Amino acid sequence: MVLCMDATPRLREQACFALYTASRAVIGLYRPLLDRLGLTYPQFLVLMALWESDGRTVTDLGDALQLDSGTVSPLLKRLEAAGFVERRRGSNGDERRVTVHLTESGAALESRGCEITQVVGGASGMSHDELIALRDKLNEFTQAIRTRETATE
Amino acid sequence: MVLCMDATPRLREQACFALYTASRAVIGLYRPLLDRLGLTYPQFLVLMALWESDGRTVTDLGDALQLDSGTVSPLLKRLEAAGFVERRRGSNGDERRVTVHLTESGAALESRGCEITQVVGGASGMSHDELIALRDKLNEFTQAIRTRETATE
DNA sequence: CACGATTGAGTTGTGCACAATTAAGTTGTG
DNA sequence: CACAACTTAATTGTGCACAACTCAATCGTG
Repeated sequence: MVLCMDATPRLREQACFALYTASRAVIGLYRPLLDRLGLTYPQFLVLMALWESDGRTVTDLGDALQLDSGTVSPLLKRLEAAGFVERRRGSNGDERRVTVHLTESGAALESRGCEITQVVGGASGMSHDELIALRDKLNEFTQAIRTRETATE
Repeated sequence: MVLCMDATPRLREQACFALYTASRAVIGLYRPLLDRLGLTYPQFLVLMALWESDGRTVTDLGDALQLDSGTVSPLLKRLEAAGFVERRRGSNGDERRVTVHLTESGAALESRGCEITQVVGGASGMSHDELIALRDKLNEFTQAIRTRETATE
């Protein structure tokens, strides 16, 4: 049990609120750029994961994005309807598994997608080194939280 | 136009993805704690804004949380249905404005809510000073992005 | 081999986010 | 005063997130 010594926690003083706001702000910056490709930010993340390594399973993609099948499945359905990926069930002899493969059209977005990440990075007002430091700090933060996830009383 | 010198942008190297993941992770840490109060994280943010200053308008709350009326209105409807706030239209002579007021029940959550922010801060694995530094860095980041929002080509 | 336990993907239901729109109320200007 | 421009909150529609669940396929053990 933690005693609350402070007065009212103020919104602007909360690190978690800053995180929540920053995350939405940067996705908002991606939005108009990704719109031209017909993608949302989570869809873009899936494509990034596939550009890195094509033919991954749904579970593997979920692990990479930290999303469960309830989020990933419909997301993949939309990406498939848009013609950017193709799903194949049982492609490795296990009829439960579905592997996801880039179409020509999905693979072709890679260079434009890469440009977009550069544009957004540039708009952050931070140097490359600062961005790396921030990223590492955030990953450290996420890691710490995940290890304590169920441990909070 | 920014040239893409790099190879495929890797998911784990992206600061924006780290931000997106960290934000969801910390909200996930709040979730079981807020569940006991019958609140979601955005609902908790609204209450924090009201504990800080009660009787704010919908627009004012939206500015504080960086959310538009399309998000805030239904959120307030649920908070009202749960008995934590009350909405009053035209309370200041302007029939367009709706002011939002804490009920006794909503005001009573403040100390338990404060405790929760402390618990979550403690689970971050960071010192108070580190958290403040991270928060300031994130707010700086958000500010930089907001000024460049429409300026990206 | 039988069969309970587990795995993998998908579905359902709720609650954000956000764009676009609506509708009522207010303000500014001629 | 008239009326167009603006403000304010709410609604509609789409797409995440996430919990809870379903169901088929596979695995582990006797």
